[in-house]
Amino acid sequence: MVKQEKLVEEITSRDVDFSKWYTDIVKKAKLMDYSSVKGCMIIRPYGFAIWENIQKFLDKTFKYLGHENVAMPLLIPESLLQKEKDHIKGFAPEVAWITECGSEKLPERLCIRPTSETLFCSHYSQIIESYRDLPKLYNQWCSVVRWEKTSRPFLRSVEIFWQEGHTVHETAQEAVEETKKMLDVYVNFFKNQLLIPVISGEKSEKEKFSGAKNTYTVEALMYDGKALQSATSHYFSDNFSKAFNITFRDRKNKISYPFGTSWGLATRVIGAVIMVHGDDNGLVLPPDISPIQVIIIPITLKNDFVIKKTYEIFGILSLNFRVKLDDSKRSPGWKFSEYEMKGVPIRLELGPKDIEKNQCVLVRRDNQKKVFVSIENLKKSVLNTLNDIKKNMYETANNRLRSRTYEATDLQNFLDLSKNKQGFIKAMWCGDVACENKLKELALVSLRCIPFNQERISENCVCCKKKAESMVYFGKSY
RNA sequence: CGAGGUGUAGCUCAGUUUGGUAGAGUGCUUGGUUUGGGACCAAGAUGCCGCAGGUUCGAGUCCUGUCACCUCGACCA
Repeated sequence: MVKQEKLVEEITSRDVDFSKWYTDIVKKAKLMDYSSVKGCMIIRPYGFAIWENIQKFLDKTFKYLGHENVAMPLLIPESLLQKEKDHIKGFAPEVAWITECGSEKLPERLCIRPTSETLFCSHYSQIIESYRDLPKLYNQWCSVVRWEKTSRPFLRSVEIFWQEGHTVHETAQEAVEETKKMLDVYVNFFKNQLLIPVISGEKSEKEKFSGAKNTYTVEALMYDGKALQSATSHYFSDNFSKAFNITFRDRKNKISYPFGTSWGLATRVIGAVIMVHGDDNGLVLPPDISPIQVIIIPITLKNDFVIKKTYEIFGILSLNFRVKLDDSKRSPGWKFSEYEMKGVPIRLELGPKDIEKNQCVLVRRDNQKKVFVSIENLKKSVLNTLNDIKKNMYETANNRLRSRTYEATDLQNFLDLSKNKQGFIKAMWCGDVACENKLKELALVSLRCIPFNQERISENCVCCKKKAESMVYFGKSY
């Protein structure tokens, strides 16, 4: 792709200062604004519309797979939160507590949910009696609070908007299958809707969720070469069942503990979309989640025939796509820049000269290519172009992931790569947390995941040279 | 939570060294001319100089504290 001319002055180039570029984008595209509470953000209509499209797609998938939506309380009594020891230990430092009401001290302090395992489990212990009640497949769309010390728009905030699924099953095998199935839902969603290639696999013991037996993750690579943990799915075995005394009569009339899972995806993925697809002109949105798929810009508002024709086209396209017609009193050039900044996949320019020839100008956001298309075949042209855009966006992101994934076979090699290259480093690992810690200290990278797709790079651990257990991905993370 | 940086008009920032009437560009409003890559002219509105104390005849400017945001670490999704 040819180097694009920078059209909008206000956006910092992403190669000059990626962090500044990112904050410019989220503000200029009107995705969010800062609020009066530290670490909490206001998601503005355009940003929330993206989230709503994400929600629509995932919610449909969850329901198709048999999950039901519920609403759990915002508050958790301290006694409840403390039932699972590893769980509370992991979350304690960032839990927000409510200790009084008016001027009265509460008899027991309540925390604002940092995640809802304890609430779901406590409820499950009430409603599950028999194997006939299983599985229970619940999900909720809500927000949780974790008192993060530093925050960044969409990537890390005190209040997190997300979806959390919580399920319990009769057998361990079923629960393991659920955990992996839901991770697959995320993987496919990233690939097909967000157009982001990911590395999926298991978290190390050190990085896993507090209270889980296994944590599976979806790791994506951002434009600057940093990794973003983008969704997780946890297998709990019977840890939470035992802690919360969830029991059921099994098929042999014995009292048993069921097996649990949880899985979640947050508005953080909007940050991933920005950092994977965006460019120096602003956002570039995947067509499936873009609030506007086609923006129609009339070149003049003076010609009645052109206006009439433009509205006609708007009406026809609206039946199949999310279309907006901008007939505001701005110059066409201003509108071009505005919708580029907002990442709208397709722009249609309609001027007197085009209408005369029964055609219009179609411009793709992903590669800025302009073509003339006939108005008769417009619907088909738009559909084909959206599909091409999807293919191209995924390929671009995938090529970057491939070209920025490096292999290290010995420690020196590993340290050189971590120092000089931005991206994932694949290496063999013995499985010992000591090596994981040592690499973090020396190379400032963390173990992102143990991928399902294993390769044999060498026989020995990159760090201690003992026999290697698996190939893993390292990276600098957000 | 550690190190550094920044808070002045909606936004980007000058003014702080040397205390003395609150500034520019852009945006906003109104009217007109324009419209194929952020158009032009004219008129207008917009400020607890982050917040709280202190020094001073007088503080955007000096001192103390505090809060928020940004960057880099630590922690986490």
